[in-house]
Amino acid sequence: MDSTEKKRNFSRKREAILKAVRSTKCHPTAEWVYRTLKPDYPDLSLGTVYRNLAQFKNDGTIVSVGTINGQERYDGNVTPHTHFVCSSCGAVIDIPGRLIDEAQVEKTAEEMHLRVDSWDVLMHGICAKCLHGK
Amino acid sequence: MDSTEKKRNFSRKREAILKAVRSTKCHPTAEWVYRTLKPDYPDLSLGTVYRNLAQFKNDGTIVSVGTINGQERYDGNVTPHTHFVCSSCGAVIDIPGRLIDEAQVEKTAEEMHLRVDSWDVLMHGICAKCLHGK
DNA sequence: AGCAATAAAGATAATTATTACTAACTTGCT
DNA sequence: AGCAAGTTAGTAATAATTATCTTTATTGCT
Repeated sequence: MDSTEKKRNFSRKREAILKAVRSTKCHPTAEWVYRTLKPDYPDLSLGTVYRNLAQFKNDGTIVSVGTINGQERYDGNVTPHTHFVCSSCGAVIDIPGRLIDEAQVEKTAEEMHLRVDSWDVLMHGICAKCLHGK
Repeated sequence: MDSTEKKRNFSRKREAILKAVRSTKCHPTAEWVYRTLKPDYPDLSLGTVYRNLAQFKNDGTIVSVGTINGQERYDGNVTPHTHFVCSSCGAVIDIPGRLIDEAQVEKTAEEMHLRVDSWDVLMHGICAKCLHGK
């Protein structure tokens, strides 16, 4: 039995938050999730969104892309892949594949006595939409 | 002549800020730079540090590692390399090498009609210090 | 050196994302 | 239904960063 495990009750709002994050490829912010759910859950509170996103991130249910333009971006897709951030419009786009030499990561980790749990690749540039006209 | 270029005057404080960032491997925050320089520049203002770091980052003189635990971390080392973030103590450690398949990045960029300007690899885990005893 | 024009800084206020708090409401279990 | 523990709304508090505005420093020119 793991004493660090907390019992967690069902919560309709929490389910909705997870579903919202999983339903989109836009790598949403807490704000986006809040605005998206607000019509269906008029008494939803922004704090609840933050709290649950943090929780999901903590137990690996979702993943964080990092902080882009001052806001944390989440991703419901937890399979390893790469992200591209458009410096112009701020869009975050999925790039298939990991692009990284996993064996070399292992080797480096061992050499430097680090325990590597995860890694992510963030590419910066201009997206197709911003490149071509408006 | 490039009309977008701004004339920039010399500033002793700006030089000190750049020197401070370049002098350390700790990937400092604005706060760190401020506290480090304050003894020698008693009338230094935090706003000045933020302003100049943003400027340096903008023109590529320094680079941002990203936002770690709510604070942006900078790096005076602009040669391509990888970063490791300790989830326990928040330390950011340089990892030599790029670990990434550059050819595949090119290929992906072309396929997806993206212009890739840069990318960075961020590894997460536990550093040697945190792994072994205190 | 003196002086006008412009850039940079200090000090402080304002903004913005996120977190903490507390009282009211759900949920799970008996 | 009734109780204990978890969850939320609403709001206040934090903390990092940015903007503003007045003063000071730097530059280029005479």
